[in-house]
Amino acid sequence: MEFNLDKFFDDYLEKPQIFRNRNCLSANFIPDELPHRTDQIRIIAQIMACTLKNSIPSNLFIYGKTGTGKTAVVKHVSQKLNEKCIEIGIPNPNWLYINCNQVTSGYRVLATICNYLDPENPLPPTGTPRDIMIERLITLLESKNCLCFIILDEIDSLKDKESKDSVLYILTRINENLINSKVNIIGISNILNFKDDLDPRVLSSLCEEEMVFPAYNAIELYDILRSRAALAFQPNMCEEGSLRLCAAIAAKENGDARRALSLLRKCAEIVERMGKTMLSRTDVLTAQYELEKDTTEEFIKNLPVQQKIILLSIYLNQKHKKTPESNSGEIYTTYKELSKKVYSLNALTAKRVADLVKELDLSGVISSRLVSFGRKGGRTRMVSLKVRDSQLKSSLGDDDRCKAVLEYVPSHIRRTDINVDLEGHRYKALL
DNA sequence: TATCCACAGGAAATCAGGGTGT
DNA sequence: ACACCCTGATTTCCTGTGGATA
Repeated sequence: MEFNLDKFFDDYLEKPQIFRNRNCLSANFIPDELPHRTDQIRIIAQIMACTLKNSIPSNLFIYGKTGTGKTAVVKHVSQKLNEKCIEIGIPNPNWLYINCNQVTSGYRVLATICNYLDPENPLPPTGTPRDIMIERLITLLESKNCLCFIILDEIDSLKDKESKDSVLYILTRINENLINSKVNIIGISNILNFKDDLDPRVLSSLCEEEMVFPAYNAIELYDILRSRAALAFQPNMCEEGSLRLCAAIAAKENGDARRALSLLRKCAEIVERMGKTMLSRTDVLTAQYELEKDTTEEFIKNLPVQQKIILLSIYLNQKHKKTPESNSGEIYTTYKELSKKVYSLNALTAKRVADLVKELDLSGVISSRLVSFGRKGGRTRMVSLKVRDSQLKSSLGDDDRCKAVLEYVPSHIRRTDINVDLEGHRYKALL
């Protein structure tokens, strides 16, 4: 039977509604209430409050793992502060939010600030000498005649040490060149020991105030989910225990509220698709499975070609050696063969491949451990796959070139097979 | 106990590719 | 056309290392 789009939409409208406001479960939604963050809100408010009396607050540095509410709290306080400024009739400060995960170099951070202050004349994406840009930045800030808060989120993602040091040094010292305007830095880092590799000169001025956001526990996550569910869903849509299960799963995985919320959203989407009216514990488990599957498959599919070849090498080694682990040397040998013979690409160096293997490890597709076999085998990294064979095959199979070599036997493994065979043969002959 | 394997992993250099200004 | 600037990926060079073995 043919698919009837009209009927599909009619049915869709007939179906019981789950969502009242789907948006409330998205990662960048900032709710009015932030459960279990009252202390953090109070402390930040205390630091910022002097803005209301025209003084400049201290620079602030915030640490905490992903999904602990750092960004939400800062944005929440800044909104309220702006409202208050308008209420009492003083010029409200400029808030400039930069996510260093997207703006990854020191140059780009400075350029983004300039472009924010003067969107009419954007700076070129590259090419401007640093001193000219700093001069421009100072002139622009001075002409604005205001207090400017610069929030550097995920500051640990700035590319290299030089970027971190230079951009932070410039920004923390820029006030010395300003008369009418002032700049205030709020740094947000996912890594707790981010400070460790900063230049001491930057450190003293940047970290005037510091605070740490602890991870949420299961009970706190439950409260967060409950308050968001109340906003996002129609009343009485969640079976008792389903939210608790969501919270428990997310608590186990680092207490990440973002993760808990996306789990809940996925769950609701599944229930909606099935035309049900209740979120059950089973749906949560299905959602968790699908979420995990979706993200790894999507991740593998979007891998650059060199990383795909490396992953493929690990898979082929594991498959044909019939051992779950292979070492760096074996992986590199297979990799070289695949990239030359099969892909006709220039092979990367062993160092680069080792770095890419570590990246794959960080992303969770493979797991690896350092081992030493002493004088016989030296020190090496043992690598094994963390995704199921079938999943890997279906994700890599999307790429035609990968698909073609899924059954390929690397020649160094083939050779040892022959050797074993010959040995066995000779042994038989001797008998 | 010194040696040595097979790398690990950091730092600096290099290169290609994008840009500007003259 | 040319000098110069910035980025990001990669290479080159180097020192470091855990532990079985001579």
